[in-house]
Amino acid sequence: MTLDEINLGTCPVDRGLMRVGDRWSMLVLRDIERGLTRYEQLRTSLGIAPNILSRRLSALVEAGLIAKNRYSEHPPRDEYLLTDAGRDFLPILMAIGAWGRKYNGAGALSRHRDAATGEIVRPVVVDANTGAPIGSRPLRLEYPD
Amino acid sequence: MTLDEINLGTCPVDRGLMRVGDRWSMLVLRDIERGLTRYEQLRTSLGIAPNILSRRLSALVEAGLIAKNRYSEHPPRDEYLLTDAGRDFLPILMAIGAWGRKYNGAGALSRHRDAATGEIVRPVVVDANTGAPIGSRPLRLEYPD
DNA sequence: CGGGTCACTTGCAAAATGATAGTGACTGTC
DNA sequence: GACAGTCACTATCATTTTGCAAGTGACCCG
Repeated sequence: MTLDEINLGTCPVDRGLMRVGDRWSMLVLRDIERGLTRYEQLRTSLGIAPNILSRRLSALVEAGLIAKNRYSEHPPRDEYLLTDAGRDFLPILMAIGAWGRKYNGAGALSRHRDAATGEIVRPVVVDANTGAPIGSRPLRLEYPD
Repeated sequence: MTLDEINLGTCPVDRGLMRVGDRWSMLVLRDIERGLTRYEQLRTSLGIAPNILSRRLSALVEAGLIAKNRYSEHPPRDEYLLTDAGRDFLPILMAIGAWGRKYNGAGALSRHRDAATGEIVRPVVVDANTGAPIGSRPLRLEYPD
């Protein structure tokens, strides 16, 4: 019985947070995206305690967001790579980043630029059906039967 | 010196998580959006311990995502309302919800429907410049000087 | 053989979380 | 007007999680 089989609520937000709902996990994902895929790279970049990093990494593996990949046998060396689920989470981090920039963005911050257009990326959450930003149209919350 | 004046990194994601980076905070925001604005409503809906809820609520007030509003003097009754910053965070919760539905969505889940079209909302994070989903175009990460 | 790197684990202290009980301001009811 | 009941908490204490520091094992390089 994994942690998911118990207490399955009906709220998809809760379901998501169940898998990544803490700060370190998200920062690990962000760093892996930046190319920091090895334990030592993550540890020094984040300034996280080694035991905590170990636990977060195994939790993320268990949750299916990253996979541990041995790329060298001698010496034994592993890297952590994003799975499809992990890559799918990255846009959310971008959205959180945009929010953080807006509401807690004093000083100079890093940012993403579109490689083709050169423009600074402005992440927004929209409804794929209408293309309208979430929050710009009234919604109705629906519960399952 | 608030918690923000120290350890200001250059990453906007970190800046965002600094303010909301835990499960309860996000679930509180979700519930307030659903109209559960009072202490007792939140406590029973979330099944959270009262001391924890108190602390989360004051942290969210301090972080500027919600505001405490006294709507009755006799008896003294307060409600917690979303600020602009808090409302701006809701689309992120929708995106997390969409992710949670996709990767941890066994069973029946609640969902949002567009009030006008009646269609089920499908939140996606796009670049406002191009309209393209984040992840569909190569990006370049840029650091401040 | 000795030092150095990498990827951790172990042991213990400190902090956060959670369960339970209690408190103060009321309100409404006999 | 005493008494149960609701609301919005606080206080106390156990449990859990986090974090620091030190250590370990596999290996590589001189």
